[in-house]
Amino acid sequence: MPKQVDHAARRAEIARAALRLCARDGLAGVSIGQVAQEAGVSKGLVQHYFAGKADLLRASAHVLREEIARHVSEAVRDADGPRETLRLVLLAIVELGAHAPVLLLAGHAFLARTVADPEVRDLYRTGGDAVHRDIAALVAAAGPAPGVDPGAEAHALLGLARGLADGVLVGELAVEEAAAVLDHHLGRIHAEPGRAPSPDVPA
Amino acid sequence: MPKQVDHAARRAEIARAALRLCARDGLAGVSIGQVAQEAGVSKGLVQHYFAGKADLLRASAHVLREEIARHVSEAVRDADGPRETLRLVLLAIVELGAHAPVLLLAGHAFLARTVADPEVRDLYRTGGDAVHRDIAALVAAAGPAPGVDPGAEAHALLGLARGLADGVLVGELAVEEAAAVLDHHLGRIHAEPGRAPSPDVPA
DNA sequence: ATCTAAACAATACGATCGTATCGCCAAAAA
DNA sequence: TTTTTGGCGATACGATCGTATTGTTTAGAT
Repeated sequence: MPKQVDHAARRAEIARAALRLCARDGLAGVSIGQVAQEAGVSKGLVQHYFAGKADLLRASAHVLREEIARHVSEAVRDADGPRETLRLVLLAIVELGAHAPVLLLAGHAFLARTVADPEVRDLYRTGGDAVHRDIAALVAAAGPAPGVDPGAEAHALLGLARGLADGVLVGELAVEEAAAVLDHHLGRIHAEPGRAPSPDVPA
Repeated sequence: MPKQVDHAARRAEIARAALRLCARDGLAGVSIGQVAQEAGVSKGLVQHYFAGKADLLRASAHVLREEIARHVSEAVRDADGPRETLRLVLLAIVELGAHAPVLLLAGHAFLARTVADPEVRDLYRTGGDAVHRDIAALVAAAGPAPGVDPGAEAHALLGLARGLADGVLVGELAVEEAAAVLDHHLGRIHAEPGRAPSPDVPA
């Protein structure tokens, strides 16, 4: 066999270049030639690693998903309780607007394809629903105040985080202000401000 | 003088076709030929009404702004008090995800250009800040509960509405669920649930 | 009725698009 | 050392891109 290269790593590298482009100009802005130039490789090489533009976009969508998941995972690595975990997850989403706008914008680009492409929609819905379940579980585990429905509250928190991320991205507010808004909201849904009441329901 | 046509109306009509395309494929997906086909006119006509692609996109951005403003204005037309006005404004934003996904997605597409294009950024920031001020004023006029900062709460409400709109668009939740989440949150920031306390500060 | 200028269609141009195909090179198997 | 084969670059193709330049129609002023 001839020389061997880490196939998956090269694909991911090229896909990341594609994400950078689609964050700028949308999915239609991802052209093979531009991706090759952005990744610093030849046009033929992109063809060698991807069967076509559709394959490139599909791979890019999965890489995007992994990058965001990694970003969030790293943020909650040192969290000890459900309350802090919940806070760090939401904060990580908000911080995408400041520290990783490419991921946020590329996500928006793929969101557009959601309305027509069932595959992208499934990817989006599956990921979104999983995040929603996790957040709802964290809300329940964090000891919610009476009258708080974890499912509905998870929708509110997730929506709030996503909306704040956009606000941070355009510079409407700073990350610190967004964090304060987030903390203020979290403070309202938790039982007592300083204590973790509900001993059951793990994160 | 030869035959006269409503220049602005034709431009707006073509721009709306462009918005439909850029909601699907992003700003790079807006080509003169495709716009002509989408609008049902000849390619030369698009050239006649727009100096170039940049002019088309600029006009489309302004039309988008007007469309959203019109959507919101119609929603609050029959509102009587600041509380109902505030609720209808936020609900109108959320409903974009269900009733006018094109406006929402096209907005996301232009949001991407915000990071590089100062003109688009100014347009976005100006509009966003105006909405924020209006919402903050509505919060203040609606009689906020003690400890509620209208400015911060406006950021929270606007972020929540935008995030929920995305959630509704992808089908994570229905408009009714989003409306319930919104009402639940509004109920928390208002003083007494049924009364409009603060008599000053107009909307 | 004629003229004029705007509305509109059609074509042409080079550049870039996506895809297919070819050829070279290097490294591992023989 | 020879052979093999995947990594990789280069080129070619028709289609479409944005733009420029034409030409044709038509309504209103003269």
